[in-house]
Amino acid sequence: MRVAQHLVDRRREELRGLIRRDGFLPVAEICRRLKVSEATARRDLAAVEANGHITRTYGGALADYNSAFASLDERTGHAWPAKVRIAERAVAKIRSKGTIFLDAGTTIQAVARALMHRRDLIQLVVATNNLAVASVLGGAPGVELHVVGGTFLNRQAALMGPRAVRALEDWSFDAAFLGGEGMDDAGVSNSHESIAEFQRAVLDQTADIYFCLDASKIGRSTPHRVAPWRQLTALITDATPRQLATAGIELPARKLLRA
Amino acid sequence: MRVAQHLVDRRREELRGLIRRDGFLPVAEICRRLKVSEATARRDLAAVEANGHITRTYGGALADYNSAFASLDERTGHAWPAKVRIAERAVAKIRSKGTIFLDAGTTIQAVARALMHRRDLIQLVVATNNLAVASVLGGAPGVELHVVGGTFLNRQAALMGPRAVRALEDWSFDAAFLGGEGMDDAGVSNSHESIAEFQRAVLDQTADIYFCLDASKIGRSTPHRVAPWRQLTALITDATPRQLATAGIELPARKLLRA
DNA sequence: AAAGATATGATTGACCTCAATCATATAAAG
DNA sequence: CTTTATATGATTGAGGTCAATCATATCTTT
Repeated sequence: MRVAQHLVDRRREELRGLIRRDGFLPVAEICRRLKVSEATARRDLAAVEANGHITRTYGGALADYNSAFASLDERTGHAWPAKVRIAERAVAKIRSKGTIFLDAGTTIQAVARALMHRRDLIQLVVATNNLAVASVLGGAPGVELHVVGGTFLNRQAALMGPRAVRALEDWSFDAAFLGGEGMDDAGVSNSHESIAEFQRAVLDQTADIYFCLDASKIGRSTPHRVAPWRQLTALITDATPRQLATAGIELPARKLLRA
Repeated sequence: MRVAQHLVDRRREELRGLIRRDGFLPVAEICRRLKVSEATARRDLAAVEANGHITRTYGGALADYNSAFASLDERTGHAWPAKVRIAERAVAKIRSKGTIFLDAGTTIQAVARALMHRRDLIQLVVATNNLAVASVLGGAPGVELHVVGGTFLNRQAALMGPRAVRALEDWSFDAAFLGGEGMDDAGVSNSHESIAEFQRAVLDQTADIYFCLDASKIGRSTPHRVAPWRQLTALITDATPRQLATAGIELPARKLLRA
């Protein structure tokens, strides 16, 4: 018995909410709560999964936590192996003690994950505005974690805005690891002004500035400029110098860390 | 073939790390990564689960995200039904627009979950220092979410410390919903000074102060005082007036919301 | 109003998961 | 060194999960 489209959509929207609230929902529970058969529950699950935001598992579905915890999503996502290699290169630049900043973005989340593998951390202070990074690093041995507060941006699961910028004022970082959505001859850029503005504020407080971008970002043009190439300490990327050159990006060897 | 105890412990420690990093790990993946049989993987899973920090699901195991996302844990945890009723009572006090603060603690996480059910929110600004609350509420329709930054406390998955207190200075809340670890005749108290101090700072910025504590907190004595009874707008609890009286807690009717 | 499209629930068979049991090899205890 | 305890992997049977198929009812389109 067919049912009206808007009802279907609403039910699936509700399913997304349920999964999101509970973190994990077994299929049987979905049937009970949505009052549908197992078959429909699975179909809904497939539909919601296709739209992103959840990942199915055997027996149910997991919330991707609006990408606050996009771990599964990420690992299967775009250029993940490259991001992991970039992350390893980045982590090698982190000393066992000191103060660093980790930005938002999946590449930087990979850095946080890689940082978990380090066993030699003594007293590393890590500040971040990224809730995914915070969740990964929370409770990591040898790490004192700080979260820079601000307005929550759902898309990035990160904190931004004027309060975030202001909160940066009493920080001073030995190193910062930043992501970006595009890079061209002029430097790194992002699609949202609030992100770019926040990143610029980070730069003001940081000694060593590392941008971590995979090759897919080459030549991608996004409106809000973060920093010109001369301002950063190094670019960590899987892209070859030749690939970079095609987009007019020419960096001295000491400013290019190949992953 | 038996294997040395310290190796077993180490492997299980590693398993906990793997699950923690990945959020979810299927049994087959555990076998592959730990190079053990399925039987051993399940045994390890059971052992790690017994020590907390993960919850098993059909087909694998979920990280509890160091309680940043203790959703499953909570729901099966202590006094959860009471917390849900308290949360519903609390949410009824929240208007469809305005600015509120949500504290750390499982009871307040229940408030956040209950808030998700509200469909009438227009422009509600929610500030919190609790990452679990942030994850639940992130992207909720009609909610503008802010996170008050600070030092990450693993046990509570919350942000505290001097930076958090300072970040509160430019806020002003219509209402705040706070938890606590104990209540007696003198008022509400907490076990950690940093938490109590932060909560006192919240009180300074808040018009209507609601404490949400279930009956198990009655008479429990914890060292760091947060606020005397006269300072709060109302106590939301499942405890009966008689129960409260046994601990010397006497509140006027308008200050007691029974859940 | 008629025809077509499709959402639903039931059924089925293949596959997977899980707990229990058991033999065995090796660590730990004496 | 001998004995005991136990961690491991293989096996097995019960039950759960899933995708595919199909008939049916009802929404949508013309």
